[in-house]
Amino acid sequence: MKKIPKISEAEWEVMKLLWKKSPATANDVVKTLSGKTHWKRETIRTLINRLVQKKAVGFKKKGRQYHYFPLVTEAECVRAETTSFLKRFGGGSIEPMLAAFVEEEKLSTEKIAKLRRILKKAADEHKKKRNKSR
Amino acid sequence: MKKIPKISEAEWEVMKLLWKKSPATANDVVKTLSGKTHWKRETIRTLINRLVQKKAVGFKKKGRQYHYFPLVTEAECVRAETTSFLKRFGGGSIEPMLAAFVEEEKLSTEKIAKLRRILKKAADEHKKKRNKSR
DNA sequence: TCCATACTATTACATCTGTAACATTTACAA
DNA sequence: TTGTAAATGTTACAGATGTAATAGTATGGA
Repeated sequence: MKKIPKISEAEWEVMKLLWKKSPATANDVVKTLSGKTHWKRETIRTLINRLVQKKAVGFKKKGRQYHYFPLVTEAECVRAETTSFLKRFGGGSIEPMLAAFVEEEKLSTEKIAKLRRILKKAADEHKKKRNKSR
Repeated sequence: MKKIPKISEAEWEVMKLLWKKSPATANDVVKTLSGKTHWKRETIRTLINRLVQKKAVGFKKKGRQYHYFPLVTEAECVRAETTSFLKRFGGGSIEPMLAAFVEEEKLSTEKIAKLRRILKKAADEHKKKRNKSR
């Protein structure tokens, strides 16, 4: 499993952008984030630079500008964060977590369907294992 | 919704202990954590003290010793962390997350059943809403 | 009573984070 | 060509975190 650098709260905002659209110049990022946050352009540039140092973000020099792009995928990060979440709270956490998700109504009908499918598959596998060991 | 103080990675270890068994004296905590980590007793005491400052942990003086206990429940913390997780990755995150959970095999058969129930309920609610708006 | 022990309290210090100011270089317009 | 704006680079600084050392205090045994 690839090692994901530790990304801080503020830095996630930058990553989110780059996942959505990359490569992006520093200015692209500044422009977009200036809308959503109160960060000064220099602040945002610091975040980008730190991400580069951490090797979470790469860049290509294009003339005088830098074009940034993510070096880690969103899925990898979700995975890493999930693992750390699990370590913190143990398996017992997922239930209240899912409940929170549901309550926040972030779940579309299709997403719910997909999740149910994942769980159904897991349940089937459990059953299979039980049968085998019998 | 109650405001959960920001608890750091290392501090979670202390919280986990206290959730499992509290009240506990500083020494209880030190003893247990010394097994799992390489932290010196003073390090662990610092963590406890910080948690007290943050009001994540309370204590009662019992003679010369302090008995510590959590002031926030595990469920509250899971909830708060989930929300922050959601903010970071958006609703799209839950699918790979659940997949990770399943893969790590942290899910018992009963847990899966419970999760499926939660989702089924959510799905039914969606359906109801759709019908109403028709 | 007085010291060793066990606890608690104070202080330290390097990194990481959030938040930015100040400085330098480059490129284009006048 | 030279000043100015835009881009990049360097430095700053306070608060949080990881990790602990040292100092003070209370308490029970010699």
